[in-house]
Amino acid sequence: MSNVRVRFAPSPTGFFHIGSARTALFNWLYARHTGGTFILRIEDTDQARNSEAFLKLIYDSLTWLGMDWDEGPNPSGVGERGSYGPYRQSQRGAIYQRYKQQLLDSGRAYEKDGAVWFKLLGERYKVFDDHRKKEVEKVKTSPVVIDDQIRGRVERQEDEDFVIFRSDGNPVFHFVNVVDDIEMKVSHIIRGEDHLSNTSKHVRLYEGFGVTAPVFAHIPLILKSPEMGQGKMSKRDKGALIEEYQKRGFDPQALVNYLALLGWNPGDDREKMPIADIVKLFDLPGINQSNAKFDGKKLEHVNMLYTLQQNSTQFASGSAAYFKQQGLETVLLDQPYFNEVVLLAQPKIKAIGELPAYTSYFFRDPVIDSKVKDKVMAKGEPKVRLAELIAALPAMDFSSDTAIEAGIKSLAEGKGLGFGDYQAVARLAVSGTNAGPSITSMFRVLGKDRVLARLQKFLASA
RNA sequence: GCCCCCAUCGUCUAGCGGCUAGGACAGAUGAUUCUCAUUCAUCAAACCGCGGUUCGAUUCCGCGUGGGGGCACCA
Repeated sequence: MSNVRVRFAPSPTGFFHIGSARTALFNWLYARHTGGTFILRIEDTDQARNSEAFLKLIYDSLTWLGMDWDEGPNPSGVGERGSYGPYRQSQRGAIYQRYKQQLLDSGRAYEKDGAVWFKLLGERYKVFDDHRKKEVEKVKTSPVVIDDQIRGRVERQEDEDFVIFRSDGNPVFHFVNVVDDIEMKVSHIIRGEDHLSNTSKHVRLYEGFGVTAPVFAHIPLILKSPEMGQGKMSKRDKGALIEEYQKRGFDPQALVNYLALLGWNPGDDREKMPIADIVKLFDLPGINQSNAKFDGKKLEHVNMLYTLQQNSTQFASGSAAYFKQQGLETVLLDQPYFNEVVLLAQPKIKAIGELPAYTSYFFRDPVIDSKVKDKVMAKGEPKVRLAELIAALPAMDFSSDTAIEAGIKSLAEGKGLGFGDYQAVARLAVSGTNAGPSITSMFRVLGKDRVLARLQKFLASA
């Protein structure tokens, strides 16, 4: 195992979204690529906004996406693993106190207005800040130089003392973040670019503790797609929540694959890649510097590729799990029938979540789409064709697709017509719509009795 | 307002001084198919602007513009 230690440090204050997942993923990939350690640390210091439900969501989402962590709370939420715990900040109060005291003792921190401030070294002067509309004390300091693995050399001036413990006694983010990273021996900090400006504070804190700062790598942000508007993607945007893709029956591997490609690429034209290949090729220097806009269409496409690739056993069991999750377990009563149905749909859909709607007429009477009906009934003599089909059906061989096809074809030829003359209206009568699997396999799976009944019912009401 | 980051088709991107600027998604057209979807062809689509550096800039530098982020006793 290498010395690389990276961490993902979410706050359980909201839904788990795409941006967080991507940050987690890059950390996870780097850990797995280097044979290092992936740490999950929960930043739950914000008592007011924390919730156990959101905490569970973090564990579940990471697990669903296949990102396992080496240290941190157990996925069950009970107990934890790793020797640098506790891994929840709410339980690390004593450590923060110790580090605060160290700073106080060394003169690098002081109390003012009931809060504890970190003290910058340098000449002090006062200036009016017209953004905050008040006079502030500034400090002349040498610029902080950050040697970022992705951004290169970044220089930033840190010129104001800042609070590390609020007057309510709670430590602030910058402080706990640095302390934990020191304590947990984090070697590389891979996080969103929105933290780049904060990094100068963090570097000063490392210096204050007399510790060498870890390697920084600030990854580009995920922005809204043009249709969604401007700015970075937030939990409120459509498609931003991991949960949504679970609900839509996406393959987590597809989501991970797509996310990996947002800001990184293997260096060639490959896009659909097994996770093992991504792990092998992933590295910090390969990460892009510019922000990427989220494209739900491309994600769907990638997911379709993964859906297509699943073998029938995988697809059927994945589908069954999905129906169960959606509270539609009644369709599973006849398992062999269910399997036949979903396998018919597999090559037609982009995500398993489309199945319930796409296959509904296999499990109950079809709902006739009136628009489609108007179109179909306007062409040729559909009612006559239907009647002919009903008459011919009882004698037809339903044992295979080819047998059914032959049956309909011979009927058509007998009347001097084509297969297509029966197809549209039969499809409408049986499924209620104009899109779906081939009419022959639809007939075969439904069975002759059901098909006949539906054709008759439709003709009677047409 | 101040500070930081970024800039190739609508989108994700390849390119790391000399290319007909490549691929993918989305879009258009055609073929295939019993419908739909797939698949397969074909098409359309980009180097933000201006100055430098150089024999030569998409590529290096500066400025401008544009986009993004940060400036709290939030995380």
